[in-house]
Amino acid sequence: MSTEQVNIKEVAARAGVSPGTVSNVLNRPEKVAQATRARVEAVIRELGFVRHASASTLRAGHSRTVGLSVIDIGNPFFTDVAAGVEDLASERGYAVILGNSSGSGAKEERNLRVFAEQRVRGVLITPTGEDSRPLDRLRERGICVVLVDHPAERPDQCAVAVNDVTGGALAVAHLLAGGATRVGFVTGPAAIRQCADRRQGAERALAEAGLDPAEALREVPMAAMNARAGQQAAEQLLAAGRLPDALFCANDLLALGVLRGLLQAGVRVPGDVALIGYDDIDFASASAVSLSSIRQPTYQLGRVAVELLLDECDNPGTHAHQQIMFQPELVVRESTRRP
Amino acid sequence: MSTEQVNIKEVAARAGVSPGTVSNVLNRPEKVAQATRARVEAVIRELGFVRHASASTLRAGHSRTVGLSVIDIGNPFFTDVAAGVEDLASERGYAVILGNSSGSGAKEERNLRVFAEQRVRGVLITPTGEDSRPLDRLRERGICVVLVDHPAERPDQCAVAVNDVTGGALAVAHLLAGGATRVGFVTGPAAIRQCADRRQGAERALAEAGLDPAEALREVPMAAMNARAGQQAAEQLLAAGRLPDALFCANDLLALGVLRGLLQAGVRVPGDVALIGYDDIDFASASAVSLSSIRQPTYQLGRVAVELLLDECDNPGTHAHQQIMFQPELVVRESTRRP
DNA sequence: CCCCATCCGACAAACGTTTTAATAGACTCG
DNA sequence: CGAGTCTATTAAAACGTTTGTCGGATGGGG
Repeated sequence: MSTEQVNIKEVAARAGVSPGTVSNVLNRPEKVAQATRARVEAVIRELGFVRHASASTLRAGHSRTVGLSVIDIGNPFFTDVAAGVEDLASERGYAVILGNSSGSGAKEERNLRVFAEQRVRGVLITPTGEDSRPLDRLRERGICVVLVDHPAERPDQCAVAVNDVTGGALAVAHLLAGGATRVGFVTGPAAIRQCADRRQGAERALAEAGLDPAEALREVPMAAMNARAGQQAAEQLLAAGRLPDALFCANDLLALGVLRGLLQAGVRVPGDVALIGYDDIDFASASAVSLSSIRQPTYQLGRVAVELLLDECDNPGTHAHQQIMFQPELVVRESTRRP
Repeated sequence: MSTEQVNIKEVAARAGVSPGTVSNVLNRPEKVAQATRARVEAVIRELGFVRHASASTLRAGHSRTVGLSVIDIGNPFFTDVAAGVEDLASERGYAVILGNSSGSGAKEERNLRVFAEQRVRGVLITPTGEDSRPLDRLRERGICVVLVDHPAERPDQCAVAVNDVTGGALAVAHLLAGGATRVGFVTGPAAIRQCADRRQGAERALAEAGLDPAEALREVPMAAMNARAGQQAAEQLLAAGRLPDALFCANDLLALGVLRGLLQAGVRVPGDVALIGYDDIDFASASAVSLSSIRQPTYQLGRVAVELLLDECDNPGTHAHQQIMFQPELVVRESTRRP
């Protein structure tokens, strides 16, 4: 392993300037004379010099990386968010360190620890909601944090989110408009804010329709929020006897699983049960019975989050914390279309 | 921003030892006496010390990060691979820097540059195939590279892949067994090796069935490999007149798009056209007509790749380069089930 | 009681960059 | 022609770790 990495000193020697000047060429090119700059740049190319990010971070005190911790990278919703994050970060010259918490507070804490060690410039996180202290500690260390798909808990922080209460209400109001009176809510862990908010929206819609949420809404909580869990939920519902008129699933993966489970059991959708999901992932429109859903601006969510984060990092003086709340949108497809 | 980061020196002072000892507690705990270690660890917790990864990397000459560059993070295939990578890397104490090349050689090169700057321990990459020189340069710098979902090009490198020729042959042999004689191949850019190999497998299957690939196989190349491109492919096929008996799509996203396009136009699947995809993503079984596909051990692919990479990094002496080739598996569902 | 072996821990020198203050020229303008 | 003002560059001091070497203490055996 003859790893003879070229460093700034060699470049400087070869170009006949001081290391400081090379650094200036790299970081504030406008500070250095045209001719010198050209010469240094030529040497950089010739020697194949690549700046040592760690040395740079160590000295400058901040890195060109951001940490991203999501709840489930297997969920297309988060994948889209991640794509938005990656795109903008990369445009701005930042690298993204990815952490998948799988909804576990412990894994989330591990991710945050890694981010802290790496001295990331900032952190984007969809919190699991289990324990907010590790996140507070991070902020105490002076690391900017932007909450993603999660409203701010305090005014001194940035957050981008989509109104999940509205979304839940949209979904259930739509089911009620289709004639449903008893609605099942297939959801994930109650600690996950998205689930709680969507439920709240569902209850609001029921109340507005003059129904008692305690009676008209039946919750089916699952440990995970993927298609497998959805299929299990369908089995539970079937085993429990009479089905609700309609099912609202806290995300599309659950809904697709539920759909599969119901169809396999010979239940007609939407004939016997209307079904609506959440997130409007790409696959929602391609499923056996195309899935009604609630659409969110996912990719945008990721981009805007990075935008806010970098603004906060770069202009700590003038930065105004923002809580951006997008509005979700109902997408009607076959799974709720009553004949 | 009162960012008073605790460093190793403060910990040392507080614990009444030298900085070197604190470092030993962190990196080779067995070298330091039980009592001292306990004392230092207590102070670390008390002061909330977090090691500065950049300083560590700078001095030690290597980091605890790996770079991962994939072709399309929006594709569940790669998401699964990424999940496997992230899981094992995180178990081993490594952070993952994610780069999405979107199939573009230029973006791939940018990713590799970032990895080089970060002095990652190693790189996992599904190459776009456009230009292999940046990758070679990386290897010349002494950075380990493991190819993911791509066979090794030379014996002195590690690679994990799934046999795409076999997969292509499996798919087309299955279509032929169902009675097809003219097969359409909806695919992505020819530079992408997966596409080329799957095509080769398709031709082999045709030849083995006594058909002339030049006549029996019609290629529909698309610029992207997502559902949108698939739908466009369907439109092209419909506009071009008589449809093939069967369609083989180079991945499931294309297949789902094609399926949607065909169904919207009133074409029956599998009645009029049989359809098979590739990757067996979760959603393949949930689509309007459940999708036959070729299954690959995706999550495993990611884990094994990290395993090989870290072995190569940690034991440069004894490490034996391996080219691991998994075998794909045919999954038959409705979309190829002829009455 | 002394010597030797063993084990801990301290010391100090890097690692490659950024950045501040200082310097040397070049130019302007009276 | 000289004082003053820029501008372009340099020198040197950090940043927080790791690591090889070395000294000192401890304990056991002769």
